[in-house]
Amino acid sequence: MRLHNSLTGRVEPFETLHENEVRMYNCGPTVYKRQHIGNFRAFATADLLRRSFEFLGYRVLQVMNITDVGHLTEDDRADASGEDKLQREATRRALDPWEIARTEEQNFLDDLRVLRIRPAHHYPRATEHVPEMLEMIQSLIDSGHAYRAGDNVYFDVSSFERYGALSGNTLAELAAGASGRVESRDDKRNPQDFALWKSDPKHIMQWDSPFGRGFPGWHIECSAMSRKYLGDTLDIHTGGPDNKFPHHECEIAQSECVTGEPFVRFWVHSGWLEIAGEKMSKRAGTLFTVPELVERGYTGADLRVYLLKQHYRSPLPFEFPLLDEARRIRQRIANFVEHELSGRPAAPDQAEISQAIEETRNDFRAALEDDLNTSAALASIHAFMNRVNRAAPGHADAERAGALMRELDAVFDILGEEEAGADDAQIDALVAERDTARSEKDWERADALRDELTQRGIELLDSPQGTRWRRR
RNA sequence: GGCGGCGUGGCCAAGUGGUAAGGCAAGGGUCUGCAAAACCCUCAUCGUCGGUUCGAUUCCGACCGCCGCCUCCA
Repeated sequence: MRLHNSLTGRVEPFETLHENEVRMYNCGPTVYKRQHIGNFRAFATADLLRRSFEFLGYRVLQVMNITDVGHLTEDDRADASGEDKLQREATRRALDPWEIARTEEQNFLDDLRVLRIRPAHHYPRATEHVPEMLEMIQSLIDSGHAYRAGDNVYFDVSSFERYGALSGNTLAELAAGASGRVESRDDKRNPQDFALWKSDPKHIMQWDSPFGRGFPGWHIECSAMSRKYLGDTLDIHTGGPDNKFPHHECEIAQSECVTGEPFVRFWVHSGWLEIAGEKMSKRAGTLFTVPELVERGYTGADLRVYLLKQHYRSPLPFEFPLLDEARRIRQRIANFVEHELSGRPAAPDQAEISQAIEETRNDFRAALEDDLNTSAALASIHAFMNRVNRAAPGHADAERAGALMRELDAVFDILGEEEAGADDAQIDALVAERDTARSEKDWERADALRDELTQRGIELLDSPQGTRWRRR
């Protein structure tokens, strides 16, 4: 496997730290609001990594955090009243923040299921790991990397030489570049110092600590939880492009100052999902949630094709025609496996099929090993379908072709039964009626029935083996 | 101002120093009662201008355009 590493900005050979096991941490959702399709691009990328490694024969230990404490919204302001997202939303909705967090966490897991994103092995909640965070904070204070300022605790960025290594920023440049934008604070030694612990009596979610009653800063949860579940050094840490700075930069500083070990070997950041050239965000109000897209008629598999069709690091335009295109692609693949390959007559095996299977498996694998080149992987599937269709395989060859498709589907995961509808039996009856009409060459009646079915969103596929139908 | 990314056919999108995968759409065929599906055929010289090179879309420079991070954000 060759993988792009944000730390070096290059594609590098990937090797696991532990024998054949990939330990991967994914920055997860902040559960104060329903995640939108843009958020899921990062999670789909994490899932792609997981599936690709497993396809290639590795074991993967995957951990994704659930941020249920919210982050400071005004981290750099002079007072400690930085409003918490969860709290703000709770106030707005007049609900208990814990209740919102649990509800949205469940919504998130539901959406993952729709998108067929495999569950991580652990979903640690920030609120359940405050002791681990406090332990790290204390350690940072003890080693001089953090300092107390009243009831707040800040990380001293000047104490970590390599701060900025991931994002390419340097403290000097940050100071210069941020002039006028990042206010200096009385209780911070350096404007770039970030909070490890904040105290605020008005804050709903708070915990006792040696530094005062308060809540953890934005970055510490990932350092604490990744260490707990995966160890001091992770093989891979993923996140959206916006996590790179400051979040991941800060994680590196905290973790490495505590453990003295390299924190992450490969940083993997996905590209943006963009609407009309702009990044999609909750703030802009241009988001679509998974349920909204399902409501518009796209299946989870359709959305998977859309998300995985192009390289994970490229910007991905969000446009409905592209979702439609993804659906067409998914339909073609499903049609191939479920229709083209079924009911084939007996015939001698063809060397062409054997060759196509072997070459496709190799091409597909090679594409994934090349920094997760899903475009090339998908192209190998298209090429395979074309070769097989052209060869008009017999029964045994068709079986083997179908087996390969299912084998490769371990990565894309877009095959599978269409969900049964309540009116399946009724449709079957109409289809049978039309077949009868056709056998009697009553074309008028046959076409009328097809029109009726079309109106109900049913597409018919006649063949010598009989008539099949599917929902569009 | 600092850091970073992008610009490939109607649309989406891989990719490489030696004349550009794939998909969607479109047009023309084959097949079909008609369709659908499938198959066949057609459809680009890679933002602009320079440079390096025998040769650049691929390397370097400049420019134009677009976007992101630097503040919560996948």
